[in-house]
Order: sequence, then C-alpha cells, then structure tokens
Amino acid sequence: MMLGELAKSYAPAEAEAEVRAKWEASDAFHARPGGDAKPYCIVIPPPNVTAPLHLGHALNNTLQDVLIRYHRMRGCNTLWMPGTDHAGIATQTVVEKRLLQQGKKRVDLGRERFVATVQQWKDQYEATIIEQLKAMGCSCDWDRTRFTMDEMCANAVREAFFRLFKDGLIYRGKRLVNWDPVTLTALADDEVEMREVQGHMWYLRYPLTPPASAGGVRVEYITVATTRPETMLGDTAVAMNPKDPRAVHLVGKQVRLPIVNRIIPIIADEHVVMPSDPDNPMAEYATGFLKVTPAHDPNDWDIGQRHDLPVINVLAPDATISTDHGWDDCSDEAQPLVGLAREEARKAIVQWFKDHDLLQDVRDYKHSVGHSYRSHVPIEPYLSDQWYVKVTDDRMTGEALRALSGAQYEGSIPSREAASGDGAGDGELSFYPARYAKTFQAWHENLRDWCISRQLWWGHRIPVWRGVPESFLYNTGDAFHSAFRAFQTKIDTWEDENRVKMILSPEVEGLSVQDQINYPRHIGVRDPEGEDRQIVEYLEAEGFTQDPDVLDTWFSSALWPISTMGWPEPKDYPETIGLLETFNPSSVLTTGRDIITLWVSRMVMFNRYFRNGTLPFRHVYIHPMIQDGHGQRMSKSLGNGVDPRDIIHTHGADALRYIFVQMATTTQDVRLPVDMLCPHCEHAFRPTQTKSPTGHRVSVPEPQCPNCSRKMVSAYGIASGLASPTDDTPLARNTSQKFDLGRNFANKLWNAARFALGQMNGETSGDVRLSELSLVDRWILARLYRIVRKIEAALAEYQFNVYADAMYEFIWGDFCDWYLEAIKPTVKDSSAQQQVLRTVLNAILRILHPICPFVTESLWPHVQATGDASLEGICLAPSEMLAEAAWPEIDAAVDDMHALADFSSLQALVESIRNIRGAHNVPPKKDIRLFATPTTIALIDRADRTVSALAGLSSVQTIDHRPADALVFTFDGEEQALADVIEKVDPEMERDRLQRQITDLQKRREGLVNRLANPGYTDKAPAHLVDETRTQLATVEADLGAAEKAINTL
RNA sequence: GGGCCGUUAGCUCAGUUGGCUAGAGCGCCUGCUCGACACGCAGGAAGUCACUGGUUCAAGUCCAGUACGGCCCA
Repeated sequence: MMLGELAKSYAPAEAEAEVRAKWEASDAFHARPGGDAKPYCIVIPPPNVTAPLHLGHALNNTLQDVLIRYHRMRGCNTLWMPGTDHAGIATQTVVEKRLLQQGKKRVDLGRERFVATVQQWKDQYEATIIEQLKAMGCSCDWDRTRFTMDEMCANAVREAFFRLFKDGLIYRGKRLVNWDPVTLTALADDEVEMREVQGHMWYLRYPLTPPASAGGVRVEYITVATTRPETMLGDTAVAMNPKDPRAVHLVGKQVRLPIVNRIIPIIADEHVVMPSDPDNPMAEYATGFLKVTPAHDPNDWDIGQRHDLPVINVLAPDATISTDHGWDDCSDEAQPLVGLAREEARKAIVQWFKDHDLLQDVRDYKHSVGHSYRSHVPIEPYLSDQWYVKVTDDRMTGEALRALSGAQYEGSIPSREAASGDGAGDGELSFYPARYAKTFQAWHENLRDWCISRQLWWGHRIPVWRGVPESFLYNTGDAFHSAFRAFQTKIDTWEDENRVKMILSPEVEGLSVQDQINYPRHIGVRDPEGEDRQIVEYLEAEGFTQDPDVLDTWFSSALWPISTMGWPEPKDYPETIGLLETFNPSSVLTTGRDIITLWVSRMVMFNRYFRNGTLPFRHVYIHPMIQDGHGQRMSKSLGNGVDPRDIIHTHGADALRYIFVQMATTTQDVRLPVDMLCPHCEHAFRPTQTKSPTGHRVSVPEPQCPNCSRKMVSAYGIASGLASPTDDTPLARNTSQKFDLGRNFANKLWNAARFALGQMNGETSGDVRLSELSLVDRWILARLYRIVRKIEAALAEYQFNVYADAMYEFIWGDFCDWYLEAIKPTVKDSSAQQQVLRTVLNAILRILHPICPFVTESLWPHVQATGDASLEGICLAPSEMLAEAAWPEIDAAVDDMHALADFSSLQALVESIRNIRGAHNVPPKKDIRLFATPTTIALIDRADRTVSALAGLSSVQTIDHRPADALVFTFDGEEQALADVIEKVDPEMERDRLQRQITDLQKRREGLVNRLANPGYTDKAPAHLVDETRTQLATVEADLGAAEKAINTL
C-alpha cells in the first residue's frame, strides 16, 4: 500500500479490495492446534446452499467475526471454521422447481443425474456464499472450509449412524409420520408449522346395525364430529367415553360405515370428549362419538393401538384416495372416490352424506393445522416405516439437560441413568441472553423420538442394507440350513468385529427362525464406502439393496462441530490432527432462536454421546432476528430479504457491520426499513407498498423511481411471478438509510485520522510521562482507558450494542469533537502531545478493528508509519497487519479522575458559552471576550488554551473588568460575562433569556427542596445520594442567585 | 391453552442489580463552506416512558393485571 495523502473521504470499495488482498496473502486466519495460547473457536452455523445469504446471516456472521477478531487480538489461538450445509429438502425443492420450469421432472433424470444437477447448484451457491462472507470481512480459516456432504463430513455421518444403530439408539418404526404430500417425504415434528385455519366441523351420521335401544329409546344412528370427513373411508371403530351414560347401551354395538359399508364396532376409550364436560373447550363441538381412523390421525393411532384395531390406509403418498396402500374393502359406492385429491374427496363425501340425509350439521370451526415448512401444504399424518433416533433415551435428552448450567436450569436436573460419559461437560452450557435456556430445557422435557429418514435424493444415503438373503429363498432342506448358517456366520463375525449390525423388521420380532426368512432384515454397515466395501458387495450379491432414503439434514448438522475437525479419525485427514483436542468444545455458537430446537439440541446430544460428555460449545449466543420495516420476517417469497452485497455496494462493509453490532441488543426482533435503489439513476427511495395474497406488506411488483420516473422490478415482483426483469425494467437493488450512520462513522474516523496524521512531524518520544501531560491529554487517555474496559466487559456478556455505542461515543464525541478541537492550537509544537495523539489514534484503530476491519486496516500502515505509539502505562506493540495486532493493554494509572472531573467542568463552561453564541447566531469565526470569576479562570488556566479554542474566545479577563454591555450568564453558581457577542444588546431579549433560565432553575430547586424535605428520603436513602442532592441544591441556588442578580442589573 | 419478546421524541432504537433535569442517530428548525470531515460543525425544538393498580423515601426500571403487535411450543 502506498503511503501518501489520504483521500478527502473514505472510499470503501477500493479500500476493501486492497485490504482483502492483504489478508488473503497472509495466513493470519489459519489456526494451528496446540500451543500455549488459550483456544478460542467458533464453528460457523453452515448456511444452506439453497440461496445467497441475506441480512439475517450477515448479522450473525458479523457478530461471529467481531468475537473472532477480538479474541485473536487478545492473543487467543483462534479458529473460525467455515462451511456450508447441503440443506436436503430445501435444496432439492429449489432445484426441482428449476427443472420443472424446463418441463423436466426429477424422475426423468434418474437419481444419479439429478444429484449431479443439485451438485452444480451447490457449487454455484457455495461460491456465492463464500464470496459474500469474504466481502463482509469474515476472518474465517478458509483453508478448512467444509461442506456437510464432503468426504470428511460424510464419513462422520456414516460412523455416527452406525454407532447409534449398534447401540440401539436408531430403530425402524412403523407409525404415523408428518407426511408432506407435495415433496413426498416425511418431516420431523419441528419441520411442521402450525397455522390457524378457518375450517368446519362436520357432523356425520353412522347407522347402527342393527338399531339399538338406549333407555327405552330406539337409536337408529350415532353422530360423529370431524374436521376431516375424507378420512372416514379408513374408520375402523367409533369410540365413546366409558363415563358417558349412553355407553352402557351402545358400547359393543356396531355401526355400518356409510359409503364403504364396513361394519365397525363401538368401543369405549377415555380419550373421547363428552359433550357435557365443562372443563374441556372442545366439549362445545363434541357429540360424544369419535370416529377412529388409526391410519390418518395420531390420536386415533393411539386408540387403535390400545384396542387392537385394524389400520386401513386410504391415501396414496400424494394424498389422493387410493386402494393400493392398505385398503382392500373398497365398495362399489366408494369406487368413484378413488384417485381424487384429498380436498376433492372431502367435497364428494360431504355431498354424499347430504344426499343421503346423513349430514346432520356443519359448523364453522377454527383450528390449528400442521403445514409443511417447505411446501406449505397441510401435512398428512401418514403411516409408514421410517428410521428414528431414540432421543428420548437418557443418553440423549438426559445428557442435553445435564449440560445446562445449574444457574439457568429451572427445577432439579435429572440424574444420570446409564453410565454414559463421565459427566465431563455437565453444567457447562450457558445461553446468552439467559432466557433462552428455558426454550432449550422445555424442548428436551417434551421430546419425542426424531424421525431421521427422508424420502429424498439429495443428502446422506442411509448406510443400511435391506433384504431377505437369496441363498435362503432358493434352497430347501440341508442346503437351506447350510446357506442360513453361512450367512449367519458371516454376519455374526462382522458383528463381532463391529463392522455391521443386523436388525429384523420390528413387526417380526419374536418369530421363529423358519418364519423369519420371509421377512426383511436391516443391516447397518459401518464404513460402506471404505473398509467395508466387500461386505456391501456380499450383501448386494445376496440381493440386499441399500435403503433408498437419505438422512434428515440436521443429522449431519448435528455432527458439524466434530465432523469438520476430522472425527472420528483425524489421522485419515492429517490437516485435522489435534483440532478436536484443542477446539472441541468450541467457545460459542452464535445463532437465531429458531435453531435452538432444530440444531443446538442435537449438537449437544451428539457431541456428548460421541465424545465422552464433551460439549460442542460452552456458550450459545442468540442474536435478534431482523425484520423489515413493517415488523415482518424477511423472506424470499416476500422479496423483502436483502443481499448484504447490496448494502456493501451503497454503504461499504464497515457500515454494514457497524450497524449490525449496534442492532445486536438483547431484544428478540429488530426492524430494518428497506429502501430501493433505482438501477437507472441510483436514487434511493421507499417503493410504493401493496398487500400480498398472504396479507403481508410488500413492494409493488414494478415500482417507479420518484427521481427519474423510470420503472424497475422489485424482488417481490420476481418472487410472486408478477413481474420479470428486462433491460428496460431491471431488478432493483435494495438499500437502507439505516446504514447511513455506519457509513458516516467510517468516514469520520478516516478524516480524523487524516487530520491527526498531518499534525505529527514524525518524531516519537517514547518516554512520555503521564505527569508531564496537559489536562486534555490526560483526559483523553483516561477516557480511552474507560472505553477499553467498557468494551471488554460488554463483549464478555455478548452486549454487542454497548460495544458499538461506546466506540461512537469515544471516537466521534470524545476524540473528534473535543480532543482534536482542543489540541489544534498546541499540537504542532508539542512532541508530548503528538505522542498522545499518536497513541490514542493507534489504540482507536485497534479497538475499532473487530467492528470495522476495513477502514482501520487501511489506515493502519499510515498510523504505523508515524512511529512507535506507546507511552507510560500504555503498551501498543507494533504489528505489520492490524488484524494480527494486539489488543491495547492500559494500566489503571492512566485512569486520571481529576482530569476527568476538570475536563467535564470545562465542557460545561464551553457549552454555556456556545449556547449564548448559538442563541445570538454569532458566526464561528467571530472571537468574543470572556469575563470570568477567579475560580473559573483557574480552571481555564489548567487547560492551557483549550477553552479559547473550543469556545472561540479572544481573551479571558476577570469579571470586574466586564464592560457595561456584556451578556451575563451563570456557570458554577457564579456570574460570568461575555462581550462582543453582538453589536447592540437588546435588553428585552436578554430579560427573556434569563427569565426562562430562572424559571427552569426554580423548578429544579423546588424538586430538590421537596426531596430533602421528605424525612423518608433523608432517613432511608444512601448517605452519598442525600449529600449529592444537597450539593445539587446549593449549585442550583447559586446559579439562581447569579441569574437573578443579572436580570436585575440589566 | 403454555412460554417468550416488544410497546420510550415524527422514525429506528439505547436506557443490565430501582437513585436523571429520560438519551442517541435520522428527520425537523436556526446559524455556519473557519484547511480533517457538508458522509460535516455549533446551537435548538420535540417524550403523561401503552394502560390500570401495587411495592418503595424513590418506578421507564420491580410485582399483579389489561390492551395491542410479534415469535415459539402444544
């Protein structure tokens, strides 16, 4: 970098490119495990390769970089592990959508070609994401960049799966899953979004066969209430509460299921809501009779299990009515329904009941319906075989709960059931802000087993082979027995060697060996891609096939803190040797609150399980969520998400980062009003808003620029399909005025540095003693000391906004507004003052660097070139690059209380004078004369020429010399005066000004007098506060006296 | 239904163990192009701290409740 004149304003684009090149040429961000330095590590929450990063990610990663840079400067052995996530269902969905636009379907391509297509997508977006992170200045260890499906991570996934499988923590279960009929896959519980839906409660009559009599009354039919009439095709019972008085007459009787003509029993079950139950809000809608459809409702499934009811599935995976998935008593009457979509079937069935006078009633009914978080259609409870992780096991959920710090745990921590781990990480997990520990705890206390199989192609293929050995099937007698023994022996040997684990399908447990041969078995293989290749070959030769499903994305995410570090066998990836020992547990996970259940939980469970109780991280910091200007979540479909590169384009990366740090308060949401940048004339404006079909406030699809009147396309226009960009109407970039403050701040620092550099003549004096310094110098150093302490305390508690605000206050307020202005008359002639200036500027660059790395790094060589920047009590070792420089170490002796007190009096005096100048519109260059009391003159003298420079004074004389036309003001309880403020004093105006001041002081005096007159206050309040109040009263009274005297002499 | 967050100046937000004359930035008004910075400087106006009670010498801050907005879990 050429050292020379700095440009008049900071130009982020040039500076950022230069600084990035410098960082990349160094290996400053590359971590080496081991060593004596304290490790500090953050594992990046890997962004999905589905789409480019938006401001939410940018906020998260900025905060991580702040922590990383800060700890690196503090001398920690620092690792920030970067990477991306394959995001199975999300990525597959976007690629399928893209294909569909070309008229192609995934099945047309076949699995291999489809996966290759997704791979291309991944490569493209991975590159984009890395570029975005680099543009933001993230100081990741780029050499270690990982991807959840790369070889290292895939290896960890297979190993983890096998160990859990072997230990009985993964099992195959046939049960109702959350089925997404559009993406055709099962979903985990937390991938289902509950939405309030205005629906109906239908009341259907089922004829009793034969009719019964209850209490002497003939009963022809019973009435069931349902929100989902189409499921009646799969009813296998009607249930009623045994406490229901009608139950004695009806339980055990039968009804004929309309349309289907299936005869089903009336059974008794406690679960059924009685219409008379005053404690149950559902009672209002209940009839006392519940249709039971075990295949299509989770509660009915449980009832079916209790009563051993048949399970009749009447739906195909795409949620059309079907007889191919377990329904074999379809009547002629029901036949026309087959093939209908569930919504169509509902209409047809309701119509049928109406036509046959069996529809008793329809009522409006508002209820929650689960929707797929991906395709947004209602999920279908669907019966299927899936793989589950037994997270309800104490080795999983118990370990997660025991990880939580005692201070954040509500109630008593569950004691350890099994000897899993040695409790190494017990109680070491803390949340910031602490309230999120509650979310974590509640989740684990109400956990259900985790469905991990997904009917997708993009993801980690489940390392299980399924089948019935062919050698069994085509043999009889002795040949069968020897084939069976041969197979069993091989499997047994491999099981003993820990290479495979075999389970039978759960429905055949307990059958004899002879009977079992017809049932499929599942064989988990430890390392099918490597060491156990020949086992796979054997199994496949025997007719076994690999499970076609892939694992839930969160399964691989859960391993991220260890898979990226070479687990289970770092020797296989030499660059990872030592990482786990040094950097697991990592220091902190920084993420959004929606991730606590999806990811934090699973990382804690897996890390502890696989690494002897070790935690994945000790702290979890939950950052606020960015919403748009209307308080709506930023989302792609609303087009209100913003690419951080848009902001970097208009404001620079440091501005983006500064504002994010300032926005990171402990609240849960922050708003960020988004503007549009006209692609024709670069004018920023707030586009016209409209309502989306979902009721959200969005930009109109084709906004018009208020400046140049030309049109463009908004992100919502594209997302909604209502507009598409052309050469004449291009897609508009976003921007936001919110970042102006950050841009201005970076420019302010730039100019302050530019000025300061011009004041230093190159001679350093390293042996400057504090006692020799002027008041203003001692003051700025004391302020520096306090600001550094404040930042350190704030970051230890993840109070990022305190850090940003403190930097603003110090750099703009203390350093620019006061210090630089104050030293203007003296600095050129004082090498000691230059040394203070050099030191403070140097320290400023260091302490601001974690937030604004670009502007500080670009100024760094210039500041370094002025020489060594230390003085008594402050050590600032030189460093080639600021990114590697040390955090300032400042001795407590620098904290000069007297200087702080004196300077704040001085500021008050300057402000009083400026106030009068302002009130009379005195031009800044016009010098005025001050006539002050001896005490005030002493204060002014202690500060050398400072006050004159700050207040624009030509002279300071004692008050008794004041001319008759001087303007009087009060300071420090005494009368002071200013002359030459205006040509001719207007007594009326002066009287007004003083009278306003007097009224204000009287009000204050009254408040203080009342407070002191209250015996409760003087008796109970701390003595120092009462003293302070007395002093305040004395000052107010003195000021009041002076002001009254002034008004009288006018 | 349970849990959490928010409601402070026109706007976006600070205000962490109760002790202020309630702050900042933007916007607004007045005056400044004086060699760091107009992405700037100086000054100013602007708030019943959502509402109702309570605790306390003292409440924006603590407690109880209400209203509105948002999020999470059933």
